[in-house]
Amino acid sequence: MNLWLIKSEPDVFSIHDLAKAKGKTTHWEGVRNYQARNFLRAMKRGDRCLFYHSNAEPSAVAGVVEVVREAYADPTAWNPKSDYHDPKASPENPVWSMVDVKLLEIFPREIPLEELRGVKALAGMELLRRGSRLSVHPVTETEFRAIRKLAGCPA
DNA sequence: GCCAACGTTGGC
DNA sequence: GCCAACGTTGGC
Repeated sequence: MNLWLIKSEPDVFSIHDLAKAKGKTTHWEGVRNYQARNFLRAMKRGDRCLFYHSNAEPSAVAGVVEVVREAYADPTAWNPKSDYHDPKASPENPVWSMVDVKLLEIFPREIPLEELRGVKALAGMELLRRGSRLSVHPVTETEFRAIRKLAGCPA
């Protein structure tokens, strides 16, 4: 099983929106960066992702989701009415991919970015790298465990 | 293939 | 809202 971190702006879609969604499941649509897309395509059923709230007050890791459907075409890419529309994309050439994810746990306590920066075990984490913007990226088991522990989740 | 201009992300 | 960092586009 691989571990990941995925970002969402809570004003757009938060972990609490996911909790209210049908089957607590959603399409992880709208990724429009090739490196992030390639990570989406590498995800396998059963992989787990930290759910990160970006552009938030405060920005924080909020919980964990599970991949329940592996990458397939993201139809918002060729929908001209979508915020995520990309003129390069079409049903014949989808360009962009999405996965489906299901809520596993909302942390008893969100872990703000500022706090993550102070944790030694997380010093090499992609999220904390200066200038990092990747909205989908792998995390190590050490990082994943350290964050869940900080959040007060049972091992 | 270089690189300037432009657009986006996301912390603050 | 500002702006640093980064990614993409397009002229040449």
